[in-house]
Amino acid sequence: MPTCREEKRDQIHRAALRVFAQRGFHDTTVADIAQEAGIAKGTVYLYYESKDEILIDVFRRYTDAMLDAVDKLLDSALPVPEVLEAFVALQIDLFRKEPDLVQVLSRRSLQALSDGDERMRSFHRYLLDRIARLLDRGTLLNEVRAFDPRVGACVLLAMQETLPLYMSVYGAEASSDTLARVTRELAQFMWCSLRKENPC
Amino acid sequence: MPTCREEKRDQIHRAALRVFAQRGFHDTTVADIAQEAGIAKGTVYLYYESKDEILIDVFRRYTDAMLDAVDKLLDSALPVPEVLEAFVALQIDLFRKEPDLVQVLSRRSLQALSDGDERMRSFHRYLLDRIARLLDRGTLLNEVRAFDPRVGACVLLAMQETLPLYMSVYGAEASSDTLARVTRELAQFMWCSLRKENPC
DNA sequence: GTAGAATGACTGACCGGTCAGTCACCACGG
DNA sequence: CCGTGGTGACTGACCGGTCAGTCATTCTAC
Repeated sequence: MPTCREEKRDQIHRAALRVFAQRGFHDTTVADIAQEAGIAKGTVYLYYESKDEILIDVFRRYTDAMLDAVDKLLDSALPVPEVLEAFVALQIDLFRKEPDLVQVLSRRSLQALSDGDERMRSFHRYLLDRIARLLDRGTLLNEVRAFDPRVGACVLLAMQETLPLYMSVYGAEASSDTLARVTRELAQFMWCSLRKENPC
Repeated sequence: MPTCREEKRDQIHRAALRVFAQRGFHDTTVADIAQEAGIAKGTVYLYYESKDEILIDVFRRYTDAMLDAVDKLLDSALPVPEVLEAFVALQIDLFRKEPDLVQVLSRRSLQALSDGDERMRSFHRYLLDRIARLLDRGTLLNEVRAFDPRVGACVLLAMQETLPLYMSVYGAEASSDTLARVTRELAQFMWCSLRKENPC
């Protein structure tokens, strides 16, 4: 069983995700991560430069995967309402499949953004820009009413980033049914405001 | 000039707000706060129990003021579209008047929420609930189309809490003109989706 | 046998919180 | 008007705990 370097990093990465989600980044010690991964503290440093680098790796994997998915989605020629629903579903699905990751992100990603983290900054800038261009395209194709597409982009992204938190405030259980319903409702809410036929 | 206890707490509070906004809570030492306030480190502890208590005080003053304003607004019998615009304007005005406070909140309030801070939790629950009831009232009065009011409440609150961050991503200058325009656009965006006449 | 991986005891920087000491100010008696 | 003693707000050196990161030693696979 030759565990190569990448596999070992992954093992540490997954352990870190679990304890970060439970205790938060700051209240987690490197010893906690090592214990969760079933290795010694020193071993962590054979695969990661520092504790910070582990968190940065969490961000990197997330932003890479999300950018991939978003690009694939927005490059498709689907009509706007379907893109909206699929976009909202991206985060909701992540919430279902990787609750620990979403938990860490909701604690840290907006903080990293306001701390001036350049990766998070450009990630957000890129997403906002791509969504705005989608809405712009919709306007040109006469599917979407004329308005500032950046406002729409903000609303959409804001929902993605805060939804899991608000659901926990409501105490809503994260069942597949609930999540599917919320996804539909949200996409419909957006589309209701955007559609050309709207008499606003 | 007899600086009473409350004035001195206020002096420390304002100094803390400035350095928290600049460096973030965790990267600020009590010595930093003391220096900014022009006093010695020990003096801080004559007026506050702990460093944490200073941050809690920041939260408390904000939530108290915001709940007051929201209650006043929602208890008024204004029509829904006007309430929406005034609601969005609450945070935008705060952003203009107290940029340091908004900076600290955008770094910490969602994190505190997901850390399980009970004050933040009940603050959000109360806001979401009041907004949802407003939308419900609108539905009953036949101003607002029928839909899940909780989804609308989430969208509205999400905007309030993330807007300053996204504006900084856009690199938008926080001029009164820009802020007023964004407020209008957002309220219109919400209302476009909510109004009864919408053919959704 | 040995090379590279893994270990975990150790180090030292850091920082929240403490407390013995200072001193500006005031009251009061001479 | 001055000297003396009392007061308490304020100070900052210091303490103790924590924890990221190091490295001499041990293990293991070949």
